[in-house]
Amino acid sequence: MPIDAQPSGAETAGTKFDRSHEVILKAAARLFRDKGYAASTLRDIASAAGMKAGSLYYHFGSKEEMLDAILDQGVREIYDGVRAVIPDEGRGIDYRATIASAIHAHLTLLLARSEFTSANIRIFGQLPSEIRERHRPLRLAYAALWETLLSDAQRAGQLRKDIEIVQLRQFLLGALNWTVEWFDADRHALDTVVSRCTDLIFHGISVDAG
Amino acid sequence: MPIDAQPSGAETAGTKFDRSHEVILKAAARLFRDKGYAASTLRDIASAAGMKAGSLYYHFGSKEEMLDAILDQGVREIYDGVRAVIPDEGRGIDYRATIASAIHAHLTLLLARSEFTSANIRIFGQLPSEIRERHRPLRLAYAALWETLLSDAQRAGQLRKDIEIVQLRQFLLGALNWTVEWFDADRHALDTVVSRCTDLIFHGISVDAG
DNA sequence: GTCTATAGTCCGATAGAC
DNA sequence: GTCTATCGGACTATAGAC
Repeated sequence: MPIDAQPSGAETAGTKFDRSHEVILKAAARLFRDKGYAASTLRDIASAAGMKAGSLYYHFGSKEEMLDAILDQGVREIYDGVRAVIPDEGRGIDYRATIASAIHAHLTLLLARSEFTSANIRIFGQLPSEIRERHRPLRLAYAALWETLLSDAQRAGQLRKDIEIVQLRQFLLGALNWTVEWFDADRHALDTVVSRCTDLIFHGISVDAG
Repeated sequence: MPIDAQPSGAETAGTKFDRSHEVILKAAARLFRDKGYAASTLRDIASAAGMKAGSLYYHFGSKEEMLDAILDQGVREIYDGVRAVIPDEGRGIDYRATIASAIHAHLTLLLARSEFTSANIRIFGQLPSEIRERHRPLRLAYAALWETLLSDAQRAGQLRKDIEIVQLRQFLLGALNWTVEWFDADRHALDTVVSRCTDLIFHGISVDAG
């Protein structure tokens, strides 16, 4: 099931509508991520996008419609980003290198490349359950992508065999996701954080682990 | 600097004021944790506490005052819980066992024992910065508790020497904190989650790590 | 496409009865 | 101590000028 998304880097088409649409959505995503959905007002969003609140309704039917678009794009971008580093089925895949690349992709999207992904991961758990329900299938697809990778690696003998995959995926993605709570691009180098997290996930903190 | 807190389990004194005070605070903490601070209304809180919104003001001066009390107690409980498992200075401390106990204490408070701790950890990052500032010192004290434990363990040779302590504390607590996003007491056994997390933190996922 | 103006709702908070 | 009633303000959303 391929999930295609507009990459965040690509500038959208030149029409004024498309440009405003993107500016609004990015402003909303940053506010939702930093203050939460309920605490972000349409006046805040409009102000950050350089317009007045009423004008937003030319582009979106409601605040919740913006949220849906942001949540959706957030998962699609990280799904596509991680999927791109996983080689097609085949013998001789270096699963540990692939997992390291997947960690790199996940953290890069989350911490640097996509305000949609970071907004999604940060606010999802506190949204009303009707909204969460709508977006669960897409999030499960992303979880399944990781679980397939991890269980393939395990079957190939490149991962400990005594770890249950679901719990491993929860732990691993959780350890990565929390970085968004403290990472500050002005104070931390992304690559350093990525390599240290990868090291800790693979080898742990114990002396006899290295 | 000892931080003493009312243990969550202990039933508070018998006066009606104290009982209502506690019921309100627990109801508010659960709502803040589940829906966020801004999305939780005083009417919600009152209803969950079995009263009407106006009555809350007999016990608290404002919604923000409730939040302050919840955040404060949330850190104090987990601080005291973790501190209690750390032995006093002395030679021959088994730091790995102590770290395992600290992980157990942290997860137990977060996932089962304290709605104040879980509320704090879940909502803190999205609160207005003036509020976050007020509570930073207490949170830094908790971080310092862990950093002392980890660097003592490292100096005693019971932890990898090539890991920087601040980053290690961030990674370790982050990996633990994210469990609050998916843990469900009806579907998971706490002790199983604790031991699997502890295992992954110590040994990592790599085959050559065990 | 974006503006101003405002309708309608719900919020945090207050006042006074009981 | 908790209630009912309500104020003033801020919110989402709409309508119509430009």
